[in-house]
Formats: sequence, C-alpha cells, structure tokens
Amino acid sequence: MEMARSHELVEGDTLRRDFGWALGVVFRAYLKAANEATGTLPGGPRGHQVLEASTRRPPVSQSVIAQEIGIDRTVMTYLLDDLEREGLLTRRPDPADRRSRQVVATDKGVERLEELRALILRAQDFVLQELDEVDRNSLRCLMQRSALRLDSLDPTAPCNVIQDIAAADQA
Amino acid sequence: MEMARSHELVEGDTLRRDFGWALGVVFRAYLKAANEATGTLPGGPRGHQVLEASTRRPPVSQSVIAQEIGIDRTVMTYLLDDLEREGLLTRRPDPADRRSRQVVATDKGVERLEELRALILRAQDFVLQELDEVDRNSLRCLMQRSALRLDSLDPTAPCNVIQDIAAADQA
DNA sequence: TATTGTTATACTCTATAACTATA
DNA sequence: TATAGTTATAGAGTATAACAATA
Repeated sequence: MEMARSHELVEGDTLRRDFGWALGVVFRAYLKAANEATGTLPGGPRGHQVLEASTRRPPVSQSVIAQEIGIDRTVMTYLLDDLEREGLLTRRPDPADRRSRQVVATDKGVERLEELRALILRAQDFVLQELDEVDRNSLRCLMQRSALRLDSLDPTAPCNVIQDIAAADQA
Repeated sequence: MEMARSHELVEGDTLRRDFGWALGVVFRAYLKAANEATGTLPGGPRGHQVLEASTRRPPVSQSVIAQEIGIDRTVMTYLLDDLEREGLLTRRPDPADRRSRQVVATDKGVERLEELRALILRAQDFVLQELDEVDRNSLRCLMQRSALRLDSLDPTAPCNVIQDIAAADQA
C-alpha cells in the first residue's frame, strides 16, 4: 500500500515548484484524457487537431498543418491517408500552386468533429479540474496568447537561451 | 518565401482556439528551449528534473521520481546510470526497505543544479515571452495548482471522459 | 535552385516481459 | 504474493534521405 502524494508543496520541494514540471504533468494528463476522448479516431488527439485545421477557410496545405501541430510532413502523409480512408477529409490540388494540396474536411468529417469537440472539452475539464471557471478561463487565455506568439516565430531559429545568459553576464 | 503566421486569430480558426493545441505548442517550445539550456547534461530537461528531485529531504526512491516526472522505471535506471557516472548523484539503499534505493545529489550535482536553474529560467522566459511579469506569475501559479492536483490522482485510473458524457446525457 | 508531397529506411524512444532481491 | 530495481527484447514512434513534380 502506497501513500498518496499530497496536493501541498513541502519545504525544499523544488521539482514541483518548477514550471517545466507542471507543464509536463498537465500535458501528459491532457494526452491521456484526449486519447480516451478520441477513441478510434486515426491519430487520436493529433487526428482531432488535423480535423480542426481542415475546416479552415481558405483551406491550408499539408505542410502548414504539420508545422502548426508540431509534426513532420512525412508523418502527416500517413495521418492524412488514414483520415481520408475513413472519409473524414479530402486532399485536393491547390489551384494556385500545383505542388501543394489543400486539406478539406468532408461533411462526415465536420459531423465527426462536432462530436469530438464535446468529448475534447471533457478532457480539458479533467485536466483543469482543480480550477474554478474563472481560473480556467484565465489559464486558457494566457496559454493561448503564449502559444500564438511562439507559433509566429521562426521554427528553425534557436531560442538563444545560452547567448542571452552570456550577454547578461557581460552587462 | 513564406508569409509569417499572424499572432491574431481569424474567423473560423478553430485549431488555434483549442486549449490542447496551445498546450502542445507551449510544451514543445519548452522542450526545445530546455534542451538548449541543459546542454550536455545526461537526459537533458529530464535529467534536470531528476536532479531537482534528488535534493529533496527526506530522499525519495527511483520509482517515486519516475512516476513524478512521467517516465517508466526502466528508463529511470539508464538515466540514473548516466547521471551517476557524471558524479552528479548517488544511489544508496533505503535503510527502511532494502529493495528500494534513495537518490541523493552529490555536492557536484548541487553545484551543477544551481547553474542549470539559471538557464532553465531563461528557457521559461523564452516560452512565456508574450506575457508581462504579472501574467507570467498567474500562468505559473495556475499551472502548478493544476499539476499538483493531477499528480495526486491515481495514475492507473482512467479519466472517465466517455463515462461522464454518458452520465450527463442521462441527466 | 528551392519546395511540396511521397516513400523507404534507419534510428530513437518506449513499452513489455523476465529475473533477482527483498517485503 | 507483491514490489523495487535491473536487464534484454520487441514495438511504436520519429527523423533522415532520396525521389518526382512543380515553382
């Protein structure tokens, strides 16, 4: 029989004061809950995000979606194959650039997405169960603002964590 | 030449309104920045979290740390081997239970941890660069409260995302 | 020459199972 | 019988490189 961990911090508990730790715990809990929520959907939570992206107007390309949800374009190929096989979306050539293919949800895909959203919201409530409605909205808003900023950065650029330290030491 | 993504949401941009999407973006950005910050440390950000845990008093066991940072105990073995080989921590038998081993940071490990913390804070600043100091503290606090709650739950239990829906539909 | 999407391959990471020693 | 830690193996997931079509 193991003792349950306390919700409270104890003196010297530096791990659980770390933001990176909290982020990891919340992220893994979301993955677990969202995996339950998405059930048999190809790609699970990742498939849900692709479906969300495939309803955007004007339509976006495979590589844009891949970059936005943080996967490689080679992985996107297989994921779209699976979702297309289920009839949830289609790939169609971009009239403006024939190398590119636009990802568009089918009617069936939109229907499935409606159902998924209700379940995904449940998963989010599970993750944020500690917070009341006001705090949940604050957290969602702050996370979204942070994410939108990060999403707009050059994905190939380094974060300059080391460089900043060196510069700060010189000053 | 590709157009940079806007920080602003557009009509129908349902993906970037999703909390799961924001969580993923922030988490991946943290991993990227923390990887830069931890440099040659075995295990990278994960190694940092083990070091944080290995300063706790009273000392904790390998399996407790593994559960807390979300990795398998079999992975923990290799990670501790690497950190111990660098002289950053030691494993010693728990006098109260000779099956268990306590993980304790060495003086060298504590020193290294001090340096790491400054760099890790830079990584966190990178991730939260969009927010001012007040909002950063709000976000950190809300995330920590959520994480402490989730950390106290039974890790083998399901999230009951589906069950809750069925119950709600009946009501 | 650079980019999109595809495919095949190689690699890394993770999960599973088996084993020892303790409880 | 159950648990902590270790080890070896298998599987899943990911990254790399090469290719065809297009810009």
